[in-house]
Amino acid sequence: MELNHQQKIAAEHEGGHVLVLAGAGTGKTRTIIARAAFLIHKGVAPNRILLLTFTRRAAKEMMNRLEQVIRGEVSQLMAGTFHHFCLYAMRRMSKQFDVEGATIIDRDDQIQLMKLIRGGYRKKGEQFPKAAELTNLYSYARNTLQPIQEYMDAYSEYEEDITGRICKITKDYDQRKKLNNYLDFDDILFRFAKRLHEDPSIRERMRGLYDHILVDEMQDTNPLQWLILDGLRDPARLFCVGDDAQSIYAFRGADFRNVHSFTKRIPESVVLRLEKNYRSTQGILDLSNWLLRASSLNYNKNLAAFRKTKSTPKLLGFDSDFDEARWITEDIIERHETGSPWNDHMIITRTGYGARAVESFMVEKKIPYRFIGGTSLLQAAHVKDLFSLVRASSNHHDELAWARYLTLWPGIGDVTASRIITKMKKHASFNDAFEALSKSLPKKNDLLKGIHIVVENRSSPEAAIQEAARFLARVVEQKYNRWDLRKRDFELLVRLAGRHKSLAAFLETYTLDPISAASAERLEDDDIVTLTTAHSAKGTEAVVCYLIRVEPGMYPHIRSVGVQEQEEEERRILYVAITRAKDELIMTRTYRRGGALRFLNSAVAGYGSEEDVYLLQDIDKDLVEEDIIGFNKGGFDDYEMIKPWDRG
DNA sequence: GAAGCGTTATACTAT
DNA sequence: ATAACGCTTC
Repeated sequence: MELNHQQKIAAEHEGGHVLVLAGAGTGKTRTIIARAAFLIHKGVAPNRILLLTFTRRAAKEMMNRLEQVIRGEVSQLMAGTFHHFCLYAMRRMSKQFDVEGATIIDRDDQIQLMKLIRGGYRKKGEQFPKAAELTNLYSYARNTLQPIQEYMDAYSEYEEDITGRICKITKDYDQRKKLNNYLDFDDILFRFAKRLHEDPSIRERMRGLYDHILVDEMQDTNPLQWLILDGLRDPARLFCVGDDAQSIYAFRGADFRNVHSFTKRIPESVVLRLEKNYRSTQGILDLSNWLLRASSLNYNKNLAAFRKTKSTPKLLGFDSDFDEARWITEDIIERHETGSPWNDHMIITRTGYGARAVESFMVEKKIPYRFIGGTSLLQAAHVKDLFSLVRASSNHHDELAWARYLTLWPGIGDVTASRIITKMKKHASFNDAFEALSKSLPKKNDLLKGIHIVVENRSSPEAAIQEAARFLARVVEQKYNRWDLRKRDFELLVRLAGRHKSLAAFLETYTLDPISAASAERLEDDDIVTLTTAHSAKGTEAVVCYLIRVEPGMYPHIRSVGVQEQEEEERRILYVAITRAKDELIMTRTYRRGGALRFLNSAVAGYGSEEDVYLLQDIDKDLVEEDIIGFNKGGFDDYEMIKPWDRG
């Protein structure tokens, strides 16, 4: 594997803990892979190496590349996200970690559970934080290791009375999770970290598992994750790679002290740098450098291109997102017809919502694509219906699953469902609970048949999903319009289930690693266009990148406006997006205010100032080629003139 | 009292 | 598209 001097020094470092500061496109992934290969060649057994990545997609990709480099078996090397690793480790010692039979719940389930509890604390007609907001607050506090009370006192603007109730709600929430044997995403990290630090025998055992821990995207790790790394190191050596200019997960508690204070926390560590950019042309990097220089923070970054070609980024204006989407899809088709593979193109969006127009044009023009980020297949209502049946069939303590499944049936609402669940909870065995259920039902009901069908087929995930889907289709098809479209998702799930050994494994895999409908359909198809959020684009690259909706209200996103640290994070998000491009960077924007921008001037709570803030407002004119395409030409200067459009 | 329907509000990023 | 909420019906 070919490495430059700096990469080689990092990959072959022989001392203790290392932090590698690597700018965008400087071969971060390459260096981590080279590090793993170096260690293995040196005689370190693959199962003594732990590789922690930000997504499982990244882990999979790195493992594939590593396999090619060392031309040998690397499956013994543990690679995955912090969540996967912690869950895997806890399952291996499930008694000690008390995770036997636990159900992993995703964010939607968390919110659902929170909603049940919230009802008991909200006074009628009162403005009270929504379940999603409560979940966010609690999750943030846990990931940053703050007691919820302290966090609320320090940062929230809620009144004392509300704060107090929020704290009580989180206690109830914890208790409710325990009753249901649920583990939410935060529990996975939290429980592991807690036991790791509290129980010396567990700590010794865990520390004995690995000699080397490689960590990707270090700038986006949070205090809780640091606690985990800190508990696992010595004798294991940390090899952490990151870039503070690409820190874009502060909302999830990411703490760049994990990068900035690395040597302070581990005095015997060294910091190495990767500085040569191999990905992009100098024109793209000039824009990136400008963006960071325009900040009040000192990022101390100046990316220099290894490549000699220079291409100037474009900034194209459109009348509406509709025109923007049409132009982009036509441009991609034209490039494809003249020999570029679909693969070469990536479309990057700030929000899932902002990509709607593009997505519909992709479908209409039949461009093969996958959407990474955004709403996943599992969040679709009908898929949740199906999963609730499957979950309910395997665990009578799964309150959320039972509540959803029971209320699918006519005559059963929240209250009745809740009553039935309480009755079932009293029984230890599934059969007794099932007996109690049959007695609780007002009359003979097909409801029980659904449970039977899954139980009978549970040894084969494929058959179980197939039969469950067939059964459920009759129950819910009236509930949804365009059922034929939704039904296709069921067929997809049957195929996916066939790849797993057990129903539980199937469910868990897609809970921890949500899969979007568009990407799932294209599992075997490699030459496709990638449509992705800026967040999910991190760590990837493409020959031609289209950044859509690069306009006020999106960069920075409207909800960040007015909070300096958040606006600064938006700069980094744009930085990440821009630096994905290899040869060509095409930024597009719209001038019509629609979608999220409709709220720009409204006084909706939680939204920032009315002033327009725009990261490219004062851009050097020679950094980009600007053009206006579309029926009503406008530019930065006559932006004010466009405003009356809003009202139209 | 509970179920279910119709209307209105909301829409960022994610393991 | 879906969640949240209030209102009507059983």
